[in-house]
Amino acid sequence: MGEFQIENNIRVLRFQNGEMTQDELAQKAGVTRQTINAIEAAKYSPSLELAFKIAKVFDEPFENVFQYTKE
Amino acid sequence: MGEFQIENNIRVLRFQNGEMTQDELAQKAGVTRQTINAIEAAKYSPSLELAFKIAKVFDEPFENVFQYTKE
DNA sequence: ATATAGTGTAACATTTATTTTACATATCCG
DNA sequence: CGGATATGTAAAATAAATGTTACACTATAT
Repeated sequence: MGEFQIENNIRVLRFQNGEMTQDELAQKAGVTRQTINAIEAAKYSPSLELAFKIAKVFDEPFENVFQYTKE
Repeated sequence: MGEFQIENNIRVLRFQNGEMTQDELAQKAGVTRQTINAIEAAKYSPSLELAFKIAKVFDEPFENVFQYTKE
């Protein structure tokens, strides 16, 4: 069925960017820390807009933060 | 306020890919044609998963289909 | 020891995306 | 003309993302 899944590198990117906390990232992206927590934990994936905002916080190309990978 | 906005090139890409209809794209992406119509008309933006699926239908890099642009 | 920061999680409410059904219009072809 | 195809749109329902509030756990610092 769902042979592709969405993955992200948020956790790694947070630490690569001055050990940014979930709350800092949340504030910079304009959401709550629970939302960042849930996305990191892959409980669900962000909206397209939030995904773009997160990539922008890290100043990274979109596909460097989110990937749509097989299995 | 929202100084950035999400844009997409779905309409152009449909025609560049054999004049694919909204319904064809919808079926290949696993959604209804009304969803594709709404996204093309920018009534709302797709979920991250659907955005990835659409880029995959066109075999295009993600940022070639969706952009987060200023103004 | 206790206070603080960072994190995981959960229930409930609200907002947004998507489906379903349905109707309207325009074009193209017989 | 009449039928088929592609598109725009809308209301109501469901699903998914996000907010709010709250509690628990760990580590670290005072």
